[in-house]
Amino acid sequence: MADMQLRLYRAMSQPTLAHDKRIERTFFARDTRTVAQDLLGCVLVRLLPDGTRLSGRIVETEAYRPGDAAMHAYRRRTVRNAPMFMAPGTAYVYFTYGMHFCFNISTEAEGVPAAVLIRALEPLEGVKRMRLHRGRGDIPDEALCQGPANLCKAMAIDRRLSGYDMLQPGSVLFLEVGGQTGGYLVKTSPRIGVGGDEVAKTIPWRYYFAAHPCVSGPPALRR
DNA sequence: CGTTGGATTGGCT
DNA sequence: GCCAATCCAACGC
Repeated sequence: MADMQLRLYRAMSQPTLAHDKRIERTFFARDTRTVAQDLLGCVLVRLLPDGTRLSGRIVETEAYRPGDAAMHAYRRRTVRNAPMFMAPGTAYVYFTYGMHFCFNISTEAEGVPAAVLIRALEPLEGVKRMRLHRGRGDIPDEALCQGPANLCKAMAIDRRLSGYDMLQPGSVLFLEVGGQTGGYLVKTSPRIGVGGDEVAKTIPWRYYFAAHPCVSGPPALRR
């Protein structure tokens, strides 16, 4: 059932892959909430050293901004969170819970700490390789890049890519325009798993395709 | 320098 | 629903 839904959506999505249109830096140099919404439907591409191309359509994001207590750079700039201050379009990858990586893209003007967390993708290219990275053969397509840490594992994204300028020539990690939303409605919710204070826990800066099979989180937050 | 807990996940009660 | 896994950044002394 979910498999068929995913297959149908993938068939609808295919034509946009042919555009092969790279997203420019100015796209990221805007209000982080706008960028987080506009990234839905865009395609994240990862080129592996052996030439393998992995890609997936973004279906879930979260915005992190200055003055936001849930934000890693809320207090000050550190070696770890420095990429969030760098040029828009810089990757910020952090290690958490002793075993997981999460992937963000720096937004707004250089010097402003802000980023969009990419939480889930609909796998498009390199599904077999993603399953290999996940380390199990029984993971269904829609779960391969479901959740920020699973996404990083499937797409081979780790701390070596933190601070990486995604718009540099010959980039191995970049974004392409998505074009359509595939008919999915965009919804918002509070961000998942954040601490900080009540404001941070309440503000609706999570964006996702409602009822898309690849979205993560508890069932109520996928609808 | 020691302690605490996290933008998570998956397995078990 | 609860909790362990497993590292390290952040913060307090």
